[in-house]
Formats: sequence, structure tokens, C-alpha cells
Amino acid sequence: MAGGQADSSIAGTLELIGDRWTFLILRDAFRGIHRFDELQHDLGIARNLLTDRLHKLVDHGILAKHQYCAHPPRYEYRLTAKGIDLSPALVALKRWGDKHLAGGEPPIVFVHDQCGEPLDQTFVCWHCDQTVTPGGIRSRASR
Amino acid sequence: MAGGQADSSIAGTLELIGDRWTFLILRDAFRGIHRFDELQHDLGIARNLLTDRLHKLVDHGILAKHQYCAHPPRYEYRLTAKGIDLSPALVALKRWGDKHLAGGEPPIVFVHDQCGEPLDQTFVCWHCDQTVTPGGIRSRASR
DNA sequence: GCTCGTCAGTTGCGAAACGCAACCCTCTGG
DNA sequence: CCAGAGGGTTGCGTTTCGCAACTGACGAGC
Repeated sequence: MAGGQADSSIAGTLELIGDRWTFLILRDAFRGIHRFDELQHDLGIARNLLTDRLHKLVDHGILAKHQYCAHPPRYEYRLTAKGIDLSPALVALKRWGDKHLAGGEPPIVFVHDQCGEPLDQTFVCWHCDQTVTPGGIRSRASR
Repeated sequence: MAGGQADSSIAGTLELIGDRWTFLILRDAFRGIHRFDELQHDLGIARNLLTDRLHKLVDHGILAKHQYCAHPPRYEYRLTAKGIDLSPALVALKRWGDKHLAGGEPPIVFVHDQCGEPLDQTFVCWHCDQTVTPGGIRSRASR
């Protein structure tokens, strides 16, 4: 993995979700935590920041605010398709932590919903029909 | 992808590398930018912060400081194996940005170093011997 | 019909992190 | 011997964050 220039989709992505809390809010959204107070208690984030981060995520179409109770108005924040597309990133971070941060057994594993066996996250070359390790990756200008 | 409790390898990982700059420093390290001044110019980060982040990354064994010139002493910061293991996370963020942030052609693509064809990042179930989309993932307590 | 509790926020203030510019030191080249 | 590059450190003002208190609309219990 070498070479390249202004590879700024990473920078752009991080501008949206790259602060201390947003990733954790998204992790919780994946874990089924959708309501303001649940998020606040689970994360220990300041309430004003949670308000702010949720609004930002909604503005960018990563979460959708949807009313689950009319009177009194109560809202849930759920992942959109765009939000669900972030799961590979969350998984990659989790796997790195599991491997490199002390702590023995990872508390959670990701499994295939059809067979229940653990999943692996890999790079695959469809041309050679084989999986590729991080060392076998090169970057190239697209055109 | 549902359920689960204190899944904190993500939180732990983000505590190390989850601030505004560290991810970008690592991205640059993957791109072949290894020296203090190169990083400072490329990122526009404040010099004191860069010093601080680099030291933290070295302390955690993600980068290694290695002297490339004895007199005067000059140093480079290079990824360790632990650092290289973060590439799936970087790739996932880049791919998300390429897909969801306006901007047409991604400036860089990742290709297989053996054949030069683009790579895909996927989940695979070795048990069923098939690839799995984000929607086909479930999480489960490990034991 | 008054109090208690829940959910979803907003406001205000002190503390920590950040951004910027200036400075330092060791060399190397002209 | 002066300029410039590389690799930082120091100091100070501004932003952001963390925490706690307050609001406000309900609903449940008595």
C-alpha cells in the first residue's frame, strides 16, 4: 500500500463522523440503541453534545429521526442505508481493538445470520478470485 | 446486525486514534508521508499537536520512530505491523466517502498488487464459503 | 389535582483541547 | 557567516467540551 495524492474521501468522511462521540453513537445505533436517554446513559456523553451530534447525523442523512409516539412527541434515531454502509468501518475498528488491545476474549463476535459461524473481514480480488491480505494492497490513481 | 452489550473494543480503539487528526496522520503514513514537516504541511495541523500525536502513536506501538540520518539526528515515523493492521479501517472509511460524499471519481483506488485489478472489501463466512453483505451480519456474545 | 417519573431537550459556566505564531537548536550549502 | 531545512518547544487566545441545573410536555398513581 503505497503512493497516491489527495485521497480526501477519508478526510471528508472524518469531517462528518470523526469526532470523539459520533462513532460511538453510530456503534450504539448498530447495537439497537436509538433513543436520546438510552444513548446518553450508555455513552455518558453530555446532553447538549448528544443533541448536536444527532442533529448533524440527521442533517447528513446517516440517521433518520422518526417519531414513535405522537402525544407526547418522542423520537428515535435510526440508521439509514447510508448509515448502515458504515458498518465495515465499525467492524474494522472493533477487530483491530480485539486483536491489539489487551482484554482477552472479545465480548461480541460478528456471525453470519444464516449459519451463526463467525465472519471474517477481507479484501478480495474478483479477477484472481482470491482474498488479499493488507500487505498485498497497492493504491493507484483511478484514471 | 443487532443486540449486544459493552462492546468496547471500538471505544478503546477510538480512545487511541479517534481524534480529529490521528486518523489523518495514519492515512498519510499509508500514503508514504513519514516526516514531521511533510506531515505538517500536508495536513495543516498545528506543530505542537503533531508532536503530541506522533508521540502517542509511538507509545502505543502504532508508529515507530526511526532515525534516517545520524548527524544531524532526523527521524521518520513508520507504521508498525500493528499500524498496518489499521488499513481495513482506513479503507472502509475511504470507500464510504467515495460512495456517499459527492465528488465523482475517487482519486485513488486500491488494487491487488499481483494483478492490478481493483479490490473489494467484504465479509466472508468460511463455513458457508460465501461473501456476506452488511445486512447479513448478526452480533453475538462470544461465550 | 398534586406529586412523581420519563423523555427530550436547552442554558450557563468553568476546564480542557486546539490553532497560531514565535522561538530554539543542529546541522548543511554557498 | 548567513540562509534555510528539519524537528521540535513555549505561550497565549479561542473553541469546544463536561457537568449540572433548568424547562416543558406528558402519563401514572393516589
